[in-house]
Amino acid sequence: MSASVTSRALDLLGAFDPEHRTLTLSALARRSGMPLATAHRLVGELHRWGALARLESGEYVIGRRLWDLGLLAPVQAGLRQAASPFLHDLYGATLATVHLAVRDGTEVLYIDRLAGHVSVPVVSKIGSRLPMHATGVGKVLLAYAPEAVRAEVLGRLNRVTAYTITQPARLLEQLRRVRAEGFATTGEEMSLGACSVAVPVRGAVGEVVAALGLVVPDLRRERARLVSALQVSAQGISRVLADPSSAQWK
Amino acid sequence: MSASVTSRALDLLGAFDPEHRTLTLSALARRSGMPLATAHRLVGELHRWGALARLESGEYVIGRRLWDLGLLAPVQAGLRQAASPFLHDLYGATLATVHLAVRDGTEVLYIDRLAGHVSVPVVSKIGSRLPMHATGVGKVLLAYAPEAVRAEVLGRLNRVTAYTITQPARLLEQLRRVRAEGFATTGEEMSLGACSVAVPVRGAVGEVVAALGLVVPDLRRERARLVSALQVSAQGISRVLADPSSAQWK
DNA sequence: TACTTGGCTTCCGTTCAATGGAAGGACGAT
DNA sequence: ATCGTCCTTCCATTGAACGGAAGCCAAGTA
Repeated sequence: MSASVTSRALDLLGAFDPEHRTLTLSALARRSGMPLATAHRLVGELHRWGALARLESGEYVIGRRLWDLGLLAPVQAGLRQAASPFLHDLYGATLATVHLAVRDGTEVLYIDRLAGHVSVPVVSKIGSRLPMHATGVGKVLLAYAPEAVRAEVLGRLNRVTAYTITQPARLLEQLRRVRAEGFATTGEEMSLGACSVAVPVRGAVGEVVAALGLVVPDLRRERARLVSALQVSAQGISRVLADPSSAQWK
Repeated sequence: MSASVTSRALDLLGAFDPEHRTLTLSALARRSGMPLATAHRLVGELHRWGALARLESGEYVIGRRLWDLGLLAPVQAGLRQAASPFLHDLYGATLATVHLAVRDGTEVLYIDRLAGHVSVPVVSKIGSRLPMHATGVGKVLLAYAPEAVRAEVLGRLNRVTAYTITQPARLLEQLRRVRAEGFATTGEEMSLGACSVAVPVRGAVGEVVAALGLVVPDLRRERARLVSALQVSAQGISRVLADPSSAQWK
């Protein structure tokens, strides 16, 4: 068997991931399972085009041209743009790490993030995917997800920390409360020392399109204030989503 | 002549640009100059891999997988990360649109941007390139650019608005002042109704690695305050760049 | 100095996958 | 009913991708 030329080139690109942002030619060949000579030629083409760049060390990295292209992807472009000012407001009001996330299959995809100087240990990065059952935004998205998705997630509740919820019944109960109260919380379920609150963001017809969350070291004191700040922002975003022109006059 | 398969696939991707974020199959074929049948097959592969996505309308757009990849590009990743909190601070302190930009050849490349609710007409977007002589960040970067770059830019001072500086001598004089005073300003030179201030961001050994700028409707009143806010932030970023560990304890 | 190891680059004859013209289908407008 | 536009599939031809082999360079080792 021998895949098509194009898919081979793409496989080379696919060899890059957050843990491998720089790769040598031989590593690329190895990771994508093709002879060195072949990889050499393909990488050469990718490099010439600007999809890959080469460091002084000789290692390859994703090039600026792919960065440009990536920015054109409609990964909730409208949502990100509408939400951007509200994220800043939230940060200003809380000085906590702010997250905007959507559901991607059975995981949470972080599409924007805003962290301050003093940040809690947070795993998320823009573009990263985390499990739904261990994050605040994840619980919100799960609470409003189609039944099939919920079933699948409940089937595999992997333990992340000692506090991660791994019993389907307990999670279901929490999801019910999320729908009733309009917000979700976590307490060190994803990483120790980090708690979170999150609320749903609704689209033009009331459907949940995203989740907005805050990560703080401790939740006990300020929960009410944080939830209310979140809800104000989420409503603001919804309003802009429903009527983009209203974004101008605040 | 007939280019290599890989480069054809890349040409298809290259058909997307900020003005053409969605394209039909035939448009793709047309824009990249290849027979429809060929485009069809290649697009199919790109789509299967996730480089392209298809809207309900049948049009193609850059896919989420390329978005992921693009985020891995080391486009000043360190710089963006170091600067992020300071950009938020600046926004909080000024409520103006905040820009972080680097020089890309003879143009300004905006690598981060932060806009508020009430925004001035601003052309920039993350990933967009603008002329150096008509923007605040551009003037700063130009003032500290190698002589060869400056010469080339001065050779082509295209008019953008009625206020754009098109006389080399006047621009040179301004650049001298930028170096002397440590900041640059513009007044409706890129778009009417928008003025800007910008300062250099220095790296570990004092070299200028980026520019930090603000866009506001009017400069007269607040210039001093804005410049000082910018300089504080720029120094903060420099400190983090020189010693990344210091980012933690503010 | 000689030898080894690991990565990078170039060459080139074979072969197999990419090519693209043609034909057909779906949709909408006139 | 006819045209225009776009999408999809087919398949015989052919020229471009393939990858083994050989050579290069630099760093480490004896």
